[in-house]
Amino acid sequence: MSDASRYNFKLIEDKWQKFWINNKTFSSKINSTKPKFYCLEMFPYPSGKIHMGHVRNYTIGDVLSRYKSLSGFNVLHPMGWDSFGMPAENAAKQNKTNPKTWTEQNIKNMKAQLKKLGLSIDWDREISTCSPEYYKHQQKLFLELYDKGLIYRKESYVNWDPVDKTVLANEQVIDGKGWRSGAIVERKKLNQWFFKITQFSEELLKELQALEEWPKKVKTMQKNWIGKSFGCEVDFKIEGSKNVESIKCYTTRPDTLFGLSFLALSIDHPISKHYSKNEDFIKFKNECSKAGTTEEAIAQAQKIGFKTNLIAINPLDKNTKVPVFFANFVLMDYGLGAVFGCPAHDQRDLDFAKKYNLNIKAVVKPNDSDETFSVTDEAYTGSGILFNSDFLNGLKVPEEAISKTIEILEQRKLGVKKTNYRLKDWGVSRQRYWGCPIPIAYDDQNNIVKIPEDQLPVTLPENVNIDTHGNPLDKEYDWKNIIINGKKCLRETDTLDTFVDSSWYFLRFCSSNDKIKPFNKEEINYWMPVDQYIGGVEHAILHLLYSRFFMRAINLDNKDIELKEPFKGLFTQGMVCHETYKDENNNWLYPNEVFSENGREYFLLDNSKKKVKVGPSESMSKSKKNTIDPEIMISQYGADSVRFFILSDSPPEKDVQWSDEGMISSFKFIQKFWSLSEKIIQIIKLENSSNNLELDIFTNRAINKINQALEKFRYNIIIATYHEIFTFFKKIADTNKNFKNLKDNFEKILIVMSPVIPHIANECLNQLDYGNDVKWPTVSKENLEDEKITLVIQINGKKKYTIEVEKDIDEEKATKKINESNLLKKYDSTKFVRTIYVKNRLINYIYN
RNA sequence: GGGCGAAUGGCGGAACUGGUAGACGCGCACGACUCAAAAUCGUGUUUCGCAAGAAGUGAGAGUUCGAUUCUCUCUUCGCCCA
Repeated sequence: MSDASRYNFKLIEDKWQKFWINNKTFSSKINSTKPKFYCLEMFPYPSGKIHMGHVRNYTIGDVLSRYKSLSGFNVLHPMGWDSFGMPAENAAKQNKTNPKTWTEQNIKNMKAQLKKLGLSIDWDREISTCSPEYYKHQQKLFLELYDKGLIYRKESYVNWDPVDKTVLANEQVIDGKGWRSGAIVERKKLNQWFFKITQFSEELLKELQALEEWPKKVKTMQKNWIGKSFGCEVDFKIEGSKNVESIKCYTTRPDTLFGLSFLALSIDHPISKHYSKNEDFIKFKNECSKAGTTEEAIAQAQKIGFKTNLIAINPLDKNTKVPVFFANFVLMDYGLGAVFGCPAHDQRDLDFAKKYNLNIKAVVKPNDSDETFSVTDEAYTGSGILFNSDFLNGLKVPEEAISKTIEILEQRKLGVKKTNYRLKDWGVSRQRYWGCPIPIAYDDQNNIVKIPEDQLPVTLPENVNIDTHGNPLDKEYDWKNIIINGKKCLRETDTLDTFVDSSWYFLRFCSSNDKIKPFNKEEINYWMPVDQYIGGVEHAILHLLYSRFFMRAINLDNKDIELKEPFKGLFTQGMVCHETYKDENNNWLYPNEVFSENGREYFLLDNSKKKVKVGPSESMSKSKKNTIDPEIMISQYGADSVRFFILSDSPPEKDVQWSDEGMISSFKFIQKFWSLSEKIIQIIKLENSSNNLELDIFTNRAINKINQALEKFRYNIIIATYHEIFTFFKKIADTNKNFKNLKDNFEKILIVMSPVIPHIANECLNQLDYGNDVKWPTVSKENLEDEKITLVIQINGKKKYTIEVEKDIDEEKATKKINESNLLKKYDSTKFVRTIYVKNRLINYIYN
C-alpha cells in the first residue's frame, strides 16, 4: 500500500468531529412528529482521564444512539459529570489544590477525550453535579421531599475512624480497619439524615416484575436486597423484673419455638434504658462498638452477650424458662431488635449457646433421621419434620410447620403474622466537604429549620482548609453561623451522599437549561423514561434502587409526572480485562513496560534479561497497572479503530480481553476498508455495466443480519458481518466492473457501518456525493433465503450426506432425487423403518 | 453457606423457536510479490487417520428420529448476598 492511499484518520476524524459540533448534529429538541428515544450511559466520575471501561460503555451507547437516530427516532443522548465525592478531597489534600479546581480541570480533560471518540452527544445539555447550577435544584428537591415526610433525622450508627475523625462508608472499611489510617474502626452514634426508602419497599419489589427489558440478574439482586421475609412477632412473658412485663421478638422460624434456649436483645433495645447505670452493661456496650456496622462485620465478629436477670417464658410451653441476654449480633434496625435463640437450627444461635453453656435442643429432624437426632457443632437448617415439639410434632418443615405455628400463635393471641424487609432507610449524611450542602439549619434550641427559599442555594464555601481531621465545614464559622427570620442559627455541616446526585440526573438532562425548576413537566413527559440505560453491573443495586425510589418520591402527591420507573431498558456491560505483570520484587508493571516475542514469556522492556511474572487477566485497574490508556490508542490508531475493536471480540454483556493483536487488526481493517472504498469510488466513475443480482441479495442479507444483531445487543456479530461485507465487496471490486446497482448497495453498506465507525463511513458517503439526509436502509423480504438449499441426509440421526434441492420442495420430490443419486445403496433396505422430513433442512432415514 | 450465571478448536468467540457444530477475528502453516525482510494479497487450519472414515460442545446419565440447545446428578470457574 502506498503512503498516498493510506487513510489519514487524524485528518478525517478531526474534520467530522468539527462538522458535528458546528452543525449541532446531535442537539435534541422536543419533536412530537417523531418517536423519541432516550439513550443514557451512566455518567462518569471525573477522575482525570477516561479509561477503557468508559470507551466500551460509551461506544455501546453511541452505536445504539446513532442507529436509532438514522432509523427515524428523535434521540436524546446527553452526558454529564458525577463530580462530587471523596477522590477530589483526597487529591486536594495530596496536591494542595482545591477540589473545585481539580474537578474542573479533570472535566475539561475528559471532555476533550470523549470528543475524540466521536460520540454523538448533545453537549448543550452537559451537567455537572458539583456546580451550584445543578445542586441548587437538588436542595429544592430535598426540601420538597422533607415536606412530604420522606426525609427525617435520627441517631444512627456509623463506621467511625478515630484517627481521621471521620465517618467511613462500608467499602472503606477493610478488615475492620480504616482504608486510609489503618485504625480499628469503631461504631459511633451520630445524628444523621435519612431518606425513607422503606416506605416504598413493597412497591419497589413488586414493580420490578414489570421491568421486562432489565436483565433478570439485576432484578434478582434487587429482590434479594429488599429481602422480603414472612414471619411473626412473638410475645414472651418476662419474670424477674418490675419494669418489664413482656418482650416482642421477630422471627422467620416460629416453628422452632420449642427449641427455645434464650432471648437476645440489641444493646439499643428500649429495655436497655433500665441498665443505663449498670457499669458492666456500659462496659459491654463499649465492647460492642469496637466493630464495624456492615452485616458482614457483625456476622464475623465474635458473638458476645450480657446476661440480664430477666427470665423469659416460652409462650407455647409455660414450663420452659430461659435467660435474656443483650447480644452484639442483634440489630435494632432489623425486626424488633429482639430475637429468640434456637441454637439447634441457627448457626449464630449455636455459637452463642455454646459460649454461654445454654441448652441445645433439636426440634427439626431430617426426613431420614429418627428421634435420637441431635445437634452438636453444626446447626441443622434444612428441611425435615418437627419433633420434641409437643402438639407440633410431625409437621413438615418448612411447608406446613411455619404457617401452622403462626396460626396457633395468632389464635392464642401470643403473636401476629408479620412481613419484614431487609431494606433499610437510606442514610445520606456525609461528614465531608465536597458534596451538596444539606439545606437545613438548627436554631439555638437545636430545632430543625429549613433554609428559606430566598436564601437558596446553600453554596459551598471556597478556599477552605481541606487538610484537616473531620469535616472541614465544621470549622467554617462564618459560613456556619447564619440568621434565619432574625434568629441565630447554625447550618447543617453534613453534605449529601453522592448517590443522591445521581438519583435524578436523568431527569435534569431533559431540562438541563431550565434556570428555575429542576425539570419541567412538558420535557419530562416527552423524554422520560430513559429507553435504554447502559452501565456497569456494579450499580445493579444501590444506584438503580435509589433512582427508582427518587422517581416515586418525586411522584408522591405530584400530578404533573405520571412516571414511576425511570429506566425502561437496562443493559449492563462487562468489564475490560488485561493480563497483569509483576517484576522480581512483586511490583506491578504496566503493559507498556514489558515485551514478549512469543506471547508466553515476558521481559522488562528496559532490561531484556529480566523476566516478568505474568498473572491472570483481570479487570483493568490502576492499582494493578494492567491498564491501556484510551488516549494513546486513539492517537495511535484513531477513534474508529478503537471503537471497532472494543466491540469486536466479545458480546457487550461479557468481559472482554484487551488484545494488542486485536487492536492492530481493527486498525488494519479500517485501512483496508478505506482502500476498498477508494477503489469502488473510482469504479463507479466508469461506464455502467449490468445489474448484479448477487450484490442486491448479499447487501440485503447483511443489513438484515446487522439489524437483528443491533436489536439484541450482539455487537460482536455486527463486527463479524462487517468483515464479511469487506470480503464480498472486495471480490466485486476486483472485477473492475461498475455494476448498475453497485453505488446504491455500497451506500447502504456505509450507512449500516456508520454507527460503529462514523468518521470513515461518513467520509466515504461524502465522497460518493451522498446528501445529508441519511436514512437507515430497509430490508426487503425477498431473497432473504436462497432458491436452492442444501438438504442434509441423516442416517439414524447422524449427518451422512448433503444434496442440493430447490427451496420448499416436499418429501416425495426430495426422496425421488435422493433415490436417483444412489447415495443410500449401501444401506440394507429390508431394515428401513421410516423417514423424518424437515422441510428445507433435512431428511432422516431410520434403519433398524 | 445461599442465590444467579457460565463451561464450545491453540486463543476470543458464532450457531434463529431441538435440525449441516466451529460464523467472524486472532494465532499458526504454506504460497504470491521482493535481492531480502516488513507490509500487503491469496490458500489452508477441531482432533485422530495416507485415505475411506471415525470421534467431538466440562463429566456422567435421561427425554428424542435427532441435543451446544431441554431435564437430572456431579466438577470447575465467575458474580452477588452472607
